[in-house]
Amino acid sequence: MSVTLRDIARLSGVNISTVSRALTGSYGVRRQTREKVLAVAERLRYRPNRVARGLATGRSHTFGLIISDIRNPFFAEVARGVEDTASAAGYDIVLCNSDLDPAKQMRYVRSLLEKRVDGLLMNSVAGLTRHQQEELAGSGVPVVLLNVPPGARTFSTVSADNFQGGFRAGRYLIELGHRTIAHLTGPRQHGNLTERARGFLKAAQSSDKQVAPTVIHGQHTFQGAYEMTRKLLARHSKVTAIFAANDAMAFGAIRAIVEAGLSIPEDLSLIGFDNVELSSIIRPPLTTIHQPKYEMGQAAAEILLRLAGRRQGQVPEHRMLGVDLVERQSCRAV
Amino acid sequence: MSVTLRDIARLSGVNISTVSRALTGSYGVRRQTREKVLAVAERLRYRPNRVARGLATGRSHTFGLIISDIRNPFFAEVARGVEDTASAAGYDIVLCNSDLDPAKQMRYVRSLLEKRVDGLLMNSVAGLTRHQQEELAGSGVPVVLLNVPPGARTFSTVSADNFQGGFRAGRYLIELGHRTIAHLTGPRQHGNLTERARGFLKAAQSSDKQVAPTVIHGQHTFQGAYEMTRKLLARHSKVTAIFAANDAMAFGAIRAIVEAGLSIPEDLSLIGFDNVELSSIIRPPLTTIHQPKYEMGQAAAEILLRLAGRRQGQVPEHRMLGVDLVERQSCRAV
DNA sequence: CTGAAAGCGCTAACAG
DNA sequence: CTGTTAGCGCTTTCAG
Repeated sequence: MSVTLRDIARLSGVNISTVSRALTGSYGVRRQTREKVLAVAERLRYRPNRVARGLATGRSHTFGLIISDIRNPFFAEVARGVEDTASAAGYDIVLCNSDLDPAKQMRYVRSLLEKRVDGLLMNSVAGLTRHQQEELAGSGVPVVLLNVPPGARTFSTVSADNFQGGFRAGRYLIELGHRTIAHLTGPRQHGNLTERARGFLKAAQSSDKQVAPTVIHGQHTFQGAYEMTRKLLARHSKVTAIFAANDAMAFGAIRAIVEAGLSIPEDLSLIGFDNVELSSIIRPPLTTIHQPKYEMGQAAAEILLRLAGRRQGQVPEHRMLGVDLVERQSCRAV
Repeated sequence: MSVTLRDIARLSGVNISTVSRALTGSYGVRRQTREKVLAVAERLRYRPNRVARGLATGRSHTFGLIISDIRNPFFAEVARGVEDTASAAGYDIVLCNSDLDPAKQMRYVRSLLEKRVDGLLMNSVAGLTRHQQEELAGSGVPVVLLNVPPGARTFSTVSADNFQGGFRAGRYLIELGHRTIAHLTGPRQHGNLTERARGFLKAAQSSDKQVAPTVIHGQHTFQGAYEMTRKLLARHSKVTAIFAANDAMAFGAIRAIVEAGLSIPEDLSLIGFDNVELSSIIRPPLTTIHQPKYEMGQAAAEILLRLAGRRQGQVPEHRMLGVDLVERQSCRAV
């Protein structure tokens, strides 16, 4: 079928192992010999078989990326960061969408391990049983978890500083003069979001002003926030500002606010979290906490690249990236 | 390192090839033997090495997906369609972002071929030289092209019916009573968009009304359409409706229209193309031509799956998917 | 500097 | 039904 080292060896009159050395650039081949080999390889349009190489060396130069859904712009951005840096180092990434379903996650994990990937990147293992987590940990391949606060786990982690983000959002609103502030968030005990809420509350309580924060739990989606906001407005609360736990929720809030005949920021200030592309396009442009999504992908890939080198002794690495408040036009001073 | 067939063979007292047969389920193993083997495999937590299997069988059960950028929601949707159907058939997909740069595209192609992928999915080869295209074609792996109109090429293709979409958009506006209609599109000679423009023009000329279509070329982006629309409004044209070649452009048009103090659809009707998620969220909800993005990904994967089976004789397959007009609130009768 | 040889882990005839 | 025997294409000692 295709051209192999053997073919080159035969045609250039040297041994196959010499060809291998000449081609992979490892020292120990006479310049003259190397050039002859290279010429023959070129002429035959030789293409190394990386599967065979992988079997011989034990490394596939591939990472697995298991996220909930690539259609989520957050993950698309992260994925791009991962792919760019992995690719620059000669690594490929195989994409898996788990929908956060533990069964699917494990299927992908096993399948990837069978393909002998050199590293795994996942966005959550919260749904896995203790047993499954151990299986993962025991696999021997480095794993980096996304959106998981640094911990003494056996896995590496990459996350944004969610606490700090929540804190900054809260402090910003308070400095603007708001005192009655609602925070729209997801269910209790949702790692990331819980951190944001904690940060927000911390800002409220550490302020020297009298601020009254309320945390409203619900679905952390456009629809969920839409409903929470409707209810909030219906009960004529004294809230003057809303902090949405993510941009999608902020958009849901905008919808409800506009439908109620109110306007932003005149009647109500609003701040989001994530800084998705849409937040700058929407009217009014949304003030929000920027999460360095692409950079998180990069960071994760870098960790994997570093860990994929060593054979054993995986010292997990934790990286927490800073967030920025990007000020647009959805908040005003009162 | 890890458990191999050999280990199982030794511990269960049979030959390695019997183990292989028992495990891969091919007939020809006594029930009793199979069960014993399976038990040992289970006990040892055996995990097949798919790299080794790939080397032996010549198939990697992997497809390469080379798109311009996964952050583009269109491709994210397509990618999800590809991944879901490939995954269901036991295939993985490796994700590559080319930014439509021919050099990058070729690097990915070569790298994927070296990994012996069983199929390639690309969104454009327009930028490749004739020579490069031949290299691709000569590689022997099935290739399916996305967003490329069916042709007598050596590659399979999957696309939406762009001509029909343009036609439907035009006809819809005409039936609503519009006579002076502008079509905002990209540069001349842009495969997809050109088809949409052709369909639009066809609708105008095949109508029994007197309609005056104008096609405006520019950048096919939010910004590009924003500028085109500003100019259009500035010259006080008699245009009562705009057909934007894609939704992003429609959003750009909305921005310009709103800034000019006009409203949609009262002063101007607007129709887009793609039906991205945002088009239903934006105010007013955008009437647009729906492109079956997920299904295009599915279709592409199905073709690859079919072709990946055969060793030779790749009969390229072409699939053009229908589009739908989704009527929302950005157009009105005049 | 180069050749010989032994695998990497699995599949696939081909005999029994 | 099961064992034997070759590989798949490449890397990697170990000699020379």
